[in-house]
Amino acid sequence: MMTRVRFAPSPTGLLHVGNVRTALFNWLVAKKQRGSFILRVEDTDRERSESRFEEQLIDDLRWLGLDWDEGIGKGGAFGPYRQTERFELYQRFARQLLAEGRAYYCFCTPEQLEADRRAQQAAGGPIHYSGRCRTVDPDEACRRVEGGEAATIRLRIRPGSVHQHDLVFGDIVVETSEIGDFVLLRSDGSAQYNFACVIDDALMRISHVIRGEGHLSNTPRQLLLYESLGWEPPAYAHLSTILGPDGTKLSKRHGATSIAEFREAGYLPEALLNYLSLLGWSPTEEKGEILTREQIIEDFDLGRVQLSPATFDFDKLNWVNRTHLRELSSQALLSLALPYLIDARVLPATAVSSAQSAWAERLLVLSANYVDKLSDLTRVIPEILGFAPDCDLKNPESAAILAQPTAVEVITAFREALPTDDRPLTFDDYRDAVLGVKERTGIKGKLLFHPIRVAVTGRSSGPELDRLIPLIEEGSRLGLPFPLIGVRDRVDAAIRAIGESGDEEEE
RNA sequence: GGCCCCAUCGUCUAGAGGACUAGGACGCCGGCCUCUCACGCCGGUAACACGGGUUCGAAUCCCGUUGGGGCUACCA
Repeated sequence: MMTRVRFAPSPTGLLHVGNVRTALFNWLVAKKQRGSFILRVEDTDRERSESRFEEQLIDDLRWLGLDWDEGIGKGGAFGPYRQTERFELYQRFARQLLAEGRAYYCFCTPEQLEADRRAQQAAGGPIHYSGRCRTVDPDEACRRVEGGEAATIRLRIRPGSVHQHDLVFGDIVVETSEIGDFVLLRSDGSAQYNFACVIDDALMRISHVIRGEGHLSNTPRQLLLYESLGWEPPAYAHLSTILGPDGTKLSKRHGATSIAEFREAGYLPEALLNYLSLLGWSPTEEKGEILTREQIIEDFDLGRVQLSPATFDFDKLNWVNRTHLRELSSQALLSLALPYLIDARVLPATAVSSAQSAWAERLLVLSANYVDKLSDLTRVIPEILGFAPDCDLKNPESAAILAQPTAVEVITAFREALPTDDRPLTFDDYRDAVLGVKERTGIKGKLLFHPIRVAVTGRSSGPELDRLIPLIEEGSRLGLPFPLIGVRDRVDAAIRAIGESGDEEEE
């Protein structure tokens, strides 16, 4: 049998990492079995569903690379794929069940139902529909409905038990006495979730229903529906919930949880997917945990999915992202980082010259080791390139280095050793200057390099100087929006600043 | 309340009765590399929720307790 799986989100909010993990596992099964992945939108809750969420959802899925073979935005032989467009279908099958006596009209008012629940609660047994309208004569019920009386349609639950087999949770048996005659069609004619879901899954020939654990208890209801309809149910696999760091269900208050936020923060889609694949599933050990989509597909197995809920860990996600980031070529990195570079005013918003982009590519190679995600660039790059002698030199680490007895001597000698003409310093210029200082002063190692670093960058730490200095030099002549001053000016400013603060101390 | 599901280092997990002195990864700590930070490499820390069984033998099977989660809607 052809493997057909589906992802069926409700467009009632932004796509969430928990939903994406469900989508991912469906997608993995489809890819692995060379089956079809179907995108269906469950928008029967008209109050909360919005078309902008549907658009965003499609956008997010595309960005993630979770491509679907059939469904919204794609078409297919089993459409429509939006539940609000499938109303007649639900009506038809509800009428069929009604005609067969497997379902019945219910005229109970919300007040009555509420009173029933309260009474059952007090009695201490299961709380569900009392079955009051079960025995209403069908002909009379039809007359009342035709007369305009509001009615829902409920499924008549048979006695006995329901056996469900779950691909991850195993076998579960539930007594139908625990299940009330639930609503199929609401009084406004719209389909209730379980009903729409079953009709759609069956009609769309879904072979495996892979969804969140929250639906585990809905499954017996759906199985009963398949039984009433005389249809063969699909295979089921339920996925445990993703929790926030405090052990409660992951939600907005745990920080970024929507895909849109992760995208904006500069996480790589392949990294996010890789991390999500590790929640509740584990690859065969030898390959490690950093995997490409293809490797995950190859290795994936629903049978090895964890039953207990997993906690979302931003630290590990960051590690996965960092690792994927490092595997990118510098060109790929540049094209992905461009918006962030523009945002940090490192590059102009328009008309980036080829010299500027070649320079930016080298800058990114130096910066990449300092970021977890691309948006970190907007903080890290100004730290690397920025130079404000007045305040930078006063920070404790820099000040400590400048306080070394030989610091001023090294800096002055370094300045004098720099070529006197105006051309940009190259790596060789820098190396020769350092060698010159070393020879003249006899100072080496930390005592030599630290003061130079502080004089050039204002900071006690950062990327290797022999790569940073040529980069600063070239950058300073590129007409960038970022105020990048050349190395000679930096050292001059540093010497001035040291002199002034020295004067102050003498006063 | 009733029913269902879950339970291994702080976190993600390996583990399907003896190969477990419980393995890996993130984090954390330490070392190496190095002008510095970061990267990288090497090492270390740390767990079978609890109580009963079953068995020659239990992380693994059974029961209970505790703790989490879900369903019990004219939400999905």
